[in-house]
Amino acid sequence: MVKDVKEILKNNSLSITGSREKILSLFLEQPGALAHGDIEKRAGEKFDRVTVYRTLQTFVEKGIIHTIPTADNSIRYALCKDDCKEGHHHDHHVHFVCTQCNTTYCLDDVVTPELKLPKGYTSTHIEVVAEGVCKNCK
Amino acid sequence: MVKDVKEILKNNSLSITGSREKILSLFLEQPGALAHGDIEKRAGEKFDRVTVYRTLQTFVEKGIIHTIPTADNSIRYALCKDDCKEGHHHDHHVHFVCTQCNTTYCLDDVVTPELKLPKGYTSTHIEVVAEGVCKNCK
DNA sequence: TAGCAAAAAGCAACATGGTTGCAAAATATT
DNA sequence: AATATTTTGCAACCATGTTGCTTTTTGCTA
Repeated sequence: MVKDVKEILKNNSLSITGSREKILSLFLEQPGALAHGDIEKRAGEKFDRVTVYRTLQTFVEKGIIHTIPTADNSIRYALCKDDCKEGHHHDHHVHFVCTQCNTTYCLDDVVTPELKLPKGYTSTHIEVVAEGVCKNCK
Repeated sequence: MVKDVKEILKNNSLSITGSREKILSLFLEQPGALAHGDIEKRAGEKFDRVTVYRTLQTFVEKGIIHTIPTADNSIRYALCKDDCKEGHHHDHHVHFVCTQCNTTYCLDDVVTPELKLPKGYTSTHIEVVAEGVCKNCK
């Protein structure tokens, strides 16, 4: 059921290392988004902080994961869908933060709406974050 | 032209102090949003970091300013419109970050759009941040 | 307007999140 | 199997933000 971690790494021409396998599988194992802190905790104290930072950075660059801005000022990361290529993301979906369980979801099916901006403003990217109660907590 | 700073503080039952006057006038003097760092710089090295943090916190609590989440993980603050009351904000407008000059604007006239969320999800608040080029930089 | 209680400012110390440089270890390549 | 290249881990560092406590300032009242 779990997509082969090694395969994903190879496809992105990344060398296969323990930390990359472990961190990537953390993302595959669960539905929501992960913050840096979550990863350090769930990985079981195994990796250096720096390694986690660098691994996440690498994954973002390769388009394996994408970042989600949240109001509480902590960057979260989530898996990208298959149509994300290196350096060019297509995460035009809405993100949802549950105020109960504090989980962040990618609502892949909810597309970011069009906006009528004032004269003179041109937008290249629109980020939408909805806050509320998720289906598991209601 | 500049609204009386002392008046605003009084209306919110805040004591009138040097730092509050100074910081509040910084917001009134310019159109965009300010991050904590901006304030420390523009105030001319006069205030302690802690004072700035606490002043901003107080202003947020009183509904004088509101926070804007941004992708680069730094909280920005902007003036609230008049209909914001203590503990109850009405900042249901879109925010805009210019990638050229890095200014954050409140687009007060652009209302956050409605969203159709998946079954089971209930949202209490929707945050929209548009990224692009502003009218001064195009 | 002097005096006093309450609030705010300033300072030190700490916590967290994140980065950089470098040496040691692991990976990929022939 | 041996070497060149990556990646890791460590130490040190920086930025951002918080907490506790003392000193100063403010607002109020006599």
